[in-house]
Amino acid sequence: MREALAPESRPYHHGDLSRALVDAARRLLESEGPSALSLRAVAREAGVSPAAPYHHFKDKGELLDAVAQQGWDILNVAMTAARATALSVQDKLTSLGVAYVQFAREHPALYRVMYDASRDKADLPAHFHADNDSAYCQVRDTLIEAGASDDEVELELATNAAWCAAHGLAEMAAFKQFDHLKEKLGGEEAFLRGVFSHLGIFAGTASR
Amino acid sequence: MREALAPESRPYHHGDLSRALVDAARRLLESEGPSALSLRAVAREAGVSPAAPYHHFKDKGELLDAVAQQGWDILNVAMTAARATALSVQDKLTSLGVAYVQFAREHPALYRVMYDASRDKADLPAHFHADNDSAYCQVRDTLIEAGASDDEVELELATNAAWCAAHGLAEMAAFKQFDHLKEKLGGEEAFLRGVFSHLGIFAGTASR
DNA sequence: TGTACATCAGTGAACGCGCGTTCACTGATGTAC
DNA sequence: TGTACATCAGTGAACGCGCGTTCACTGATGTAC
Repeated sequence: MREALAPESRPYHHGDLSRALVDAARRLLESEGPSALSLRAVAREAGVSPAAPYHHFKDKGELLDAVAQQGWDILNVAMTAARATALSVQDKLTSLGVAYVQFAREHPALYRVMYDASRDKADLPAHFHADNDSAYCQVRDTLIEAGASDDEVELELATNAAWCAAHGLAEMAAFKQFDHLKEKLGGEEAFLRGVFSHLGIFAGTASR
Repeated sequence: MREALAPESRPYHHGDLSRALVDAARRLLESEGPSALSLRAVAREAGVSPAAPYHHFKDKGELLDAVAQQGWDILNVAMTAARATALSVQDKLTSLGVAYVQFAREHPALYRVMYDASRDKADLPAHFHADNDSAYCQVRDTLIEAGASDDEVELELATNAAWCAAHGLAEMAAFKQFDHLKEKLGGEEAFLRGVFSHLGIFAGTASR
């Protein structure tokens, strides 16, 4: 990376600024939070002039989209791992939910960017429902595995119910008011599993 | 209100600027969204100089807190009504959830301010768990009514599970990807009830 | 009842700030002959 | 292999903007005598 080079050895042409900008954005998100994520700050963090990003991204939104996309990639990997590790079919859904929330807890600012990008588009990228590794498809397929209804509408409702519940927990899990519960239950993961146990769909209690 | 007076009849002293500012903020939220909610814009909307609000609020954050508080009041009223209208005990929980989400749908920007204020504090105002009419207590009491576990920790887990799930749905209900489901099911409320039916706790399927 | 005066609740100009974006530019690179 | 030249990917200064907040101020209000 750039930091490893002595200043004078840094070439005029960066080589892979596009990627470096996305990395810089993620670094900023981790250290300063979403409100600090301006185009200028990203350029600064990447060690480049404020105008440089415009050779790689149409505008700020396009850079944010690229950052969000990287977030989804990481999330999908985490969920694949969770699904593979789970012992029973019943456990798979809870583990997927836990993995989702833990991702959001580990990368809260990145998660926020992902959510904002999704909401502003109001329609998720096409591969969400197409890629088999996407978070959506993994939840849906696990529901099928667990014996969910054959009805297509019900299956979609169930998948979205799981997604919405996980999203809500992801956004609220950091609230201080949960601290004493986490303590009583012996840690954050136990707390998450406890919450999911009341949400039917994650506990294998398929309804309807 | 001020608008009703001819400009020259407007007194130098406003009379109730504090309240007028909160009202102006809410008007701005409804019409322009949360990103437009600057202190200057609120003062402008209230027809007052940018410095005037500082006689009533320490800073922008304090004004936002007042706006959020008004939001919680409205939400609590809506949930009380929903609980009173519901036919059966089982229906009460779903109706509470639907009312919560519908509030967020009708006042999306206000809901966002409420959520942001809660998160930044990371601990909710004390009366959340004290006032019997608070959203939290209404959900908890309805869970008791529906025969939830006596165990205090489990009850708290269940209440928070409901809250988190409702929050997730509230934030995601506007996503365009749900449109075809809403259409198939005959409207937004049917969609919401469909989602809740998969979340156990709202469907009267108490687990554990 | 009238008046002096403290206090309250506004004004409007100014502060410094960081933002997204554009512009004319220039140094580096790669290709054609 | 060397050179002319088009193209690419940077620079750095500047644009206009709206922001939160502070300041010295002034008009309106209410109270004490």
